[in-house]
Amino acid sequence: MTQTPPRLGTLTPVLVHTPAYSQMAGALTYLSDSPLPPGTLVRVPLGQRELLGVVWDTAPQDGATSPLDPAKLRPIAAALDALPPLSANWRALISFAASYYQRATGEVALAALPPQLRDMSSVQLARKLKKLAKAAHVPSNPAHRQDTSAGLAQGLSAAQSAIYSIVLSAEQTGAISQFHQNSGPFLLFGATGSGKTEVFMQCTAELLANSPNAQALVMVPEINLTPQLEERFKARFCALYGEDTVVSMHSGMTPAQRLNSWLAAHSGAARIVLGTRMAVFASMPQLKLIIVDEEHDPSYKSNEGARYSARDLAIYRARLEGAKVMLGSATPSLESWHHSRPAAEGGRYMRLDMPSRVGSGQLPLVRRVDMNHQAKSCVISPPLLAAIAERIARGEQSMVFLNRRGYAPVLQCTDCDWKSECPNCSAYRVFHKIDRTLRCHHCGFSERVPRACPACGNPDIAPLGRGTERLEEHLAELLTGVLRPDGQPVRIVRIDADTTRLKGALESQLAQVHTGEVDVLVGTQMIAKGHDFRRITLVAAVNPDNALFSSDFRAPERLFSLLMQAAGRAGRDSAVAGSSEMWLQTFHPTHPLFEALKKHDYPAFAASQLKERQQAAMPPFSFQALVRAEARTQEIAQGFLNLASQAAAQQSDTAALLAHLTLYPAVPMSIARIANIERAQMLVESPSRAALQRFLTAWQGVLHSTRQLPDCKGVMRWAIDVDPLNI
DNA sequence: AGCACGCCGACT
DNA sequence: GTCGGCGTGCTC
Repeated sequence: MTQTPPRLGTLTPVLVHTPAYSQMAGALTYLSDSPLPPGTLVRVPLGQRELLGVVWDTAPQDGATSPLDPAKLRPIAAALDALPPLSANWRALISFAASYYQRATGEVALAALPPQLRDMSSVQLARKLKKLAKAAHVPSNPAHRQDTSAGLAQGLSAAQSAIYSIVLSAEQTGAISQFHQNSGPFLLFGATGSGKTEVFMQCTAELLANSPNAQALVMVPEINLTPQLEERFKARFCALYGEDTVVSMHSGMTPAQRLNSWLAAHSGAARIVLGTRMAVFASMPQLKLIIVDEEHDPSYKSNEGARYSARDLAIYRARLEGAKVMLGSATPSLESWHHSRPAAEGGRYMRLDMPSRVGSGQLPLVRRVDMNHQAKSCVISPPLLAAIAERIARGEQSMVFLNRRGYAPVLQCTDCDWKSECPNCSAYRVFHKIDRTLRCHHCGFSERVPRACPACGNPDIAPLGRGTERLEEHLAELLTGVLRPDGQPVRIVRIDADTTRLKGALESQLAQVHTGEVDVLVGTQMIAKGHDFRRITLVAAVNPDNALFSSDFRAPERLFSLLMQAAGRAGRDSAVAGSSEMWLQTFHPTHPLFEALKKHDYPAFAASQLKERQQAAMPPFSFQALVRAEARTQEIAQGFLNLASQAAAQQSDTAALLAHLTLYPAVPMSIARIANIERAQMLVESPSRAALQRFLTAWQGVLHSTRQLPDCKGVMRWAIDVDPLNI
């Protein structure tokens, strides 16, 4: 059949969600009638389907003729041009993240957009935008407000008072003025309770008041921490600047909410974006300030897809955007701490110190109980128990912390060798007494507890070790008869992933603690983070020793941080701070980690850790990447990695870099099998970040071709993790 | 990544 | 006789 001669449209590079290892790692080329600016969202046909794409920057043409047949190019189906294009800075961030973390640019770009956008036509989107514009014009912007609400008519003076009416400590004032006088990046090193959040809000307030369009991005590590932060920021800023000034971005939101937040940020209507690690990719055309709260928290590192560090990307993004960036922590990551050494020694971050708690609050007294001198199977030592009972009698609260949920981590036959191993994983199933199940925390496999030992029939199978469930039960026994000041029996509540599974459960349980209904709070690390308890005067870590001699070189850092944070839950109200205590039950009371903790001396701890890291040439004095492979057997998974390692020596582009790198042999991962899939990993290490980067980029191809080898047929998946946290 | 095509087991 | 398993292969 005859038709009009093919119109030659503009060649337009478009990113779609395709993986790095298909032959389409880069942008695909489409035709468009009129040239579309980079950053425009489009819908493009790919095979049988039509999907969301982003117009990308035209690659610099090298002399090599493109193998693409121009006749086969397909036209762009539609441009979602009701939306302003994504900025050059945003595109640069995506490109950097993709190349640094060894993923396809399209994968990173599309994952950074709200999921709902993927299945919206340009008409639907335009309709949505029109609706939002209409809603925005009616009430929210206070400048146009016709109503008579008190306080809003004052305009800028209200903004000014929001900045200056709050009484700040000298340390807070000092940190803020340093922040204003310098360009950063900043590391706000502030003790728990020193008022870091207030500093963040002051810096944000100043920015919003002085730059009428500027936007700020505030990140927190966990979804759990967003509601209370959102509340504080909304209370401070929404009355001044309107309801949609503050938006949130995290994976707990519905697709529609996420889209709304994203659009508000992209349009500039939202001045403040609060969110978890994903928020680092938010489109914010006027981004001028990035805050990373609790920057040491491992949750900033993604565990799936592109394994990016939102904290590290925040630093990179700030430089791109010409924005200021402030990391905050009471126990910074050793990486950030090292960066904040004096500039004369090569430090790149400016450290802002806030060592004291606000008000007359002091940090809790740290007390160690030497468990070598306690009865053999003692869980709560008598002096700790007495201290808790004393608190109850005084109407104060205690928090007992154990980083292991369930009743007991293992169930064991008293006769034979049987233990409650998971049939699908190389791990034990945890005994949950509450529903009498054995549950695998790795694959989710769950089963009723057998009546008798499945191996020998012995009816006597006993729990080994303890989790929060058992601790709660044990405490209830130990504390029977202890009465509150009102004569009521003691009330204990447990907070962990099991008790907070239902929506709103965490909030209601925390509310119980806040209203004083609860005397003793038992829980996992969930309760150690960020929550602002006012009446807790005793925090106890029942069994912190596990992490002390772990094979993971970051375990001490994590333990110190966790205990320091837990200690920070005690005595947050200065009225009770004087009597607040942190108890540690340990078999190693003189361990340097505990010595440093007793003095609340993070710098000393960090110095000793950094010295060890330097001597062992570990991060931050070296750079690492991990290649992980999954297969039906360890042989296949490890074989693939080892073959790829050998191939690296053969291939000239990779071989040239090997002098600057160490490739270790493949080893099983610490939990070698999950859901019947064997997992192996290989560590790559280099003193030079650039050399590591160049090697990984070149090695990608080698890994792909190795995977095609007949011996590697059984390899199910593999992935590179740059700057891994768990080795 | 999706989604086709394609060639072998348990059901209406 | 069909429905459906997931093994290779392709998509600008």
